[in-house]
Amino acid sequence: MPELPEVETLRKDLLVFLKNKRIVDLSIKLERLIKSDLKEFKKTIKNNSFKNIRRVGKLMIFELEKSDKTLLVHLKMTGQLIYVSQDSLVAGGHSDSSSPEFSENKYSKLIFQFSDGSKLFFNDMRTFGALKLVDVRELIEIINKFGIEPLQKDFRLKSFQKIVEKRSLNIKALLLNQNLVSGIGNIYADEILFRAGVRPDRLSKELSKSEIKKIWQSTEVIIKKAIKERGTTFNNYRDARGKKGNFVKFLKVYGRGGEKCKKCKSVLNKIKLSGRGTVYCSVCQK
DNA sequence: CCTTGTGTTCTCCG
DNA sequence: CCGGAGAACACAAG
Repeated sequence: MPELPEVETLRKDLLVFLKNKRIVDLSIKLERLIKSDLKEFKKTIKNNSFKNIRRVGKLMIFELEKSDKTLLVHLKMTGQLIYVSQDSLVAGGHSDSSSPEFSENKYSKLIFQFSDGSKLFFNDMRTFGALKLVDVRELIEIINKFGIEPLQKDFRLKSFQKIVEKRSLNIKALLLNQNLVSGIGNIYADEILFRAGVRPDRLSKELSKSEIKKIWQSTEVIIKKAIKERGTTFNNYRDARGKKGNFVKFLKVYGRGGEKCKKCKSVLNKIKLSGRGTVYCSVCQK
């Protein structure tokens, strides 16, 4: 599941690969993923190029050279953006370990072809992904809905405290709400709360100032580390080269329900919280 | 049946 | 009764 660290890793790599390359062809295998008028979409993308790639939360923002509109790409659960250079395409084989694991396959729903012979594959197994062209007004409207973002200047303790203080939902649901805090998904929510020593089912408004501070600090530490490790590949996520993220080695609780806590050796609890699988340690988290 | 990100819809409460 | 908050549902496929 691509969350902030995965999308940020992709953004940085894709910017290097794609910047100012002319898109000579666009192949759309599943029209449902395009949330704009299809004719307009094709017309706008073809012969255009990406002049910059930005990101808000888990949303990628592709700025176009020859249009006032902007391309938004959301990977949702299983979306991938895999870049393959002409050299790799000519070589053809994906047999050696350095070649992309996932390039063109039955899940390739969109294929961008560039003038230098390289290709960008939008692969999506569960097809929740979304691509949309928006004008400046709509872009601002969408961006404004996102909450404060870890690693951005507005992610200050005071702002975070204000969001957490008076809300009557559990702290995990708060962390997952993109309108309050942006970029955190199920993996990092569990990891952040483990590091902070706070149970995910604690009511937001009942947390002490020091607990709020610990969650705030842990958010920065975990997200930073995850970006440094190029994200988490639990099952589906791949980077722009088709490679896995390394943060899975550092997961303390996510996906470890029933296993022993790495800190205290007691068995980790697994519960359902706001409809999401949630793992925590009842000894280390209070 | 399970998995999850998000938009929509429903329900509750002051 | 209105509005907002929060929870529940829908979506999809392996």
